[in-house]
Amino acid sequence: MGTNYGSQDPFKGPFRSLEELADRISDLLHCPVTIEDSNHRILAYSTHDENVDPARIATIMRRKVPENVIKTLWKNGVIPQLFESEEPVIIPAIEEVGLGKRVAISVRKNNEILGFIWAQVHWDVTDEDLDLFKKAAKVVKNQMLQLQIKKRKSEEDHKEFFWQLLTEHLTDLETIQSQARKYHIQLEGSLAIVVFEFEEDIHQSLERHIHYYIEASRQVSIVCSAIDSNQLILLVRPHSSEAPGKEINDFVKTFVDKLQDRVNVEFLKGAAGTLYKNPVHIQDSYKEALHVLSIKDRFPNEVEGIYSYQELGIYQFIDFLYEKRIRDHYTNQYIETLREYDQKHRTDLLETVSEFLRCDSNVNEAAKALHVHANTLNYRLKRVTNLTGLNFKDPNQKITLYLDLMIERLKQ
Amino acid sequence: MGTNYGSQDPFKGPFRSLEELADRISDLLHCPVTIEDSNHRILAYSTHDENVDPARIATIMRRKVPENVIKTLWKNGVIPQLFESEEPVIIPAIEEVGLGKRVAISVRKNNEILGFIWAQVHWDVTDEDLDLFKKAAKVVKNQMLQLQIKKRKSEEDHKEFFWQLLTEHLTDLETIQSQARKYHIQLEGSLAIVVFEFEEDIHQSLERHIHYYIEASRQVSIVCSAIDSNQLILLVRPHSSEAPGKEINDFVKTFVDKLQDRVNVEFLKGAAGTLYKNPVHIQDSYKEALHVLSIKDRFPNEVEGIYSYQELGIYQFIDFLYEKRIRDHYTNQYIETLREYDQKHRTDLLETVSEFLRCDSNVNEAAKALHVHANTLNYRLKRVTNLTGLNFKDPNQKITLYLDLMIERLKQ
DNA sequence: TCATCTTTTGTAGAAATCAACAATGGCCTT
DNA sequence: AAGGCCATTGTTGATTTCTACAAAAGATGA
Repeated sequence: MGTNYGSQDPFKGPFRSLEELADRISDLLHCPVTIEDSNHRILAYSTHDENVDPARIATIMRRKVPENVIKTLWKNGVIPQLFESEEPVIIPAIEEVGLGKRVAISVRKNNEILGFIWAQVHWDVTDEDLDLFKKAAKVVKNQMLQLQIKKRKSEEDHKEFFWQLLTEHLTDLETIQSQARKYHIQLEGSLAIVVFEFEEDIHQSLERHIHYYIEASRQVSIVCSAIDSNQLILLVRPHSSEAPGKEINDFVKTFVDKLQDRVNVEFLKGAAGTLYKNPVHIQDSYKEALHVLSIKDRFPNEVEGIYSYQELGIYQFIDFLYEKRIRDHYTNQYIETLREYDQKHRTDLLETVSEFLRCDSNVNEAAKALHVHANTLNYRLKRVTNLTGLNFKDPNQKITLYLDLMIERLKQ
Repeated sequence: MGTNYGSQDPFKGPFRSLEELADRISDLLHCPVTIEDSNHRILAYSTHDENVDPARIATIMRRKVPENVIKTLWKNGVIPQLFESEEPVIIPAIEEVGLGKRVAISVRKNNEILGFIWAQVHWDVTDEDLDLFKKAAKVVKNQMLQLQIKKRKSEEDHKEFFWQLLTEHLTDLETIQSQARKYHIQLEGSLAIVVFEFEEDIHQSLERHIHYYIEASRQVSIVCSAIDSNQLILLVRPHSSEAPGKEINDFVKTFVDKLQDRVNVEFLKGAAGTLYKNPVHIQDSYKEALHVLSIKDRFPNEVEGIYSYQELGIYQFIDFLYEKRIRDHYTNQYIETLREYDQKHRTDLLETVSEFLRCDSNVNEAAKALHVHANTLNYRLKRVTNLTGLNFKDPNQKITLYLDLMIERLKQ
């Protein structure tokens, strides 16, 4: 579509309300428009009602942009962009959250964000459209200042702040601390992110249930929480100061166990990132928790019973090493030698060594696992030492071999 | 300098010899010029004798470009560039090898390299200079074809081929194999690079001495060798097929020991890369050997008695992990918890755990190293388990802790 | 200052691990 | 078919490691 709007001021006032202004913008652009405050509460929306998308409907019904839409817009960087610049931003459709194509612009007085204008568009936006949008922002600014619409400092709105902490958009400690004060969120001390992943999307009632349960169990306290489709994301603080890391792990462990019993929720996965003292690193903790979940997908047996990044052990970095080995064209000579020997003599030295190392160099345990006599295992190990020069008393060598054996398994 | 050469052909022949042609080019460019064949032997050089640099003098005296100059030009990619394109290349001065600023161009018939023209310049080269250079290349080509100057297939020249293998310029197996056939170099089977680093630059006599010694010892055979200032670089093939990796290690070990005794060479360092079957990976083996040497510089005590990449163990990748940990802002909770406890209670749990792991989880050994009773150590370990939840029977956890402790040491 | 907690060291019996040797059976070579 | 080599298992006794308990020294806090 797009229109040539002529040269005289299209926004001749006066307007008695924001609604009137919204309608005017809508008329000029031929599309639905909403005006929101800085917390994404609706201040006004146009009566234009053609082709409205689900996101718009939901927004108007609740008088606030739905949580998941806000989250998505934070995640893909739209909102940060709006915060940073006063230029209009064109947003492609995001089907997952029922959002059609949009143009948005921030309304600001100096550097303070007063709110946003959103337009649902379905054509290729022209420079003239954008120009009109910028003019609209100015008029809306004046109107908002006149009507004394202040940024509402609602405590409920701290969820958005939480998403900023989780995604990579808040990296300045000062800003984080001042924001935290504003929302009365206590970010001092050690905090960690915990993510619970359910099989299906989480509904409010379940979330409230879980909150209640956790607070009652008194293992940790919840600082913030958010929902990302089927994941419940919690920022938690350990209670005791003696062994805070352990406490978080235990919390996730017992929670998963209990909930699977109680509420008959199956396939619940839980994961905790590490504790960080600096709130800047909450995003790192979040990434770690998600990494645990992805490892739990790929190695369900190996990390059974592990609920934190801490406990992941080598799974924290095995992918990383794997890639280095590939890039360097590295071959572990010990493994190569043993593999050749095995093939030639129809033996199982490689598997033997592998199991032995997995059993923490415990001969008896490994022998049992391999269904052979302990002496057999000792014999084989001596053989390996003679063949390769490997020293089973040297942790350096053992560790390297252990990791390379694991990487070998990844290659398949 | 730079000159406007007018429009008519500056290379009006005929020339009776390449020398005459070299002088003509030199006159036109006002600088010394050499014409070389594809093996960097001098075919002709101009009599222009102002401001000649040491590299030019050495080249003319030997009638061949010095080995170390060729090596450097391979290493920094100049020669590959000449091989790849028929455009002139401007080479900044390389002081280490006494080479002043140069312009060079390949002389080629179709895609075969016949030779090169080199000019030692001392001004900012203009496009006109380069154009003249390209014209010169054509004339030289014709002259070389007339004089039937063929590429000399000397067996001595295989050193340059070796440098190509070591640096990253030969990545195609086909090419490598055909080149190897040309120089009668046997690249089949497993090969590894061994580097010996002396305190001072190596001279021919020492190199010959070493060659003789190695061949006499019959542990490995030398396929190629080269010298890089104080490093002797060998491409070696193990003799036996039983434990080839071990053989190479033993070879380096005994060689370093013996030579330090015999020839009174102190501070000799030796290092072997891993064995590769594909000659494409000789460069990887070279990089590995150099990595061993650099680790020997940084951790002389820790890798005392280690002479191969294979045996380096975790030192193969500890730097790599270190960087990941920094980038992720990772803190190992176990270490953090123990450090805090140590500070509060004036204990040594962290150092205890560290030593215990270094001793391959052997209580008695670690107790001795720490000068405490074995029971004390057991007590402390139990304490650690209670505090952190760490399980000393789980290799995953132990390995991660071991590596993180090492990274912790690197941080200082 | 006393009571309490933590840490270290010692002792001793139980449990395990290790090292050496012998016996057996399989496979390969001659 | 015999001899040699290799791999496995069993036996035995020495050695070490683990565990529990006790005593003592040091630190901590009311």
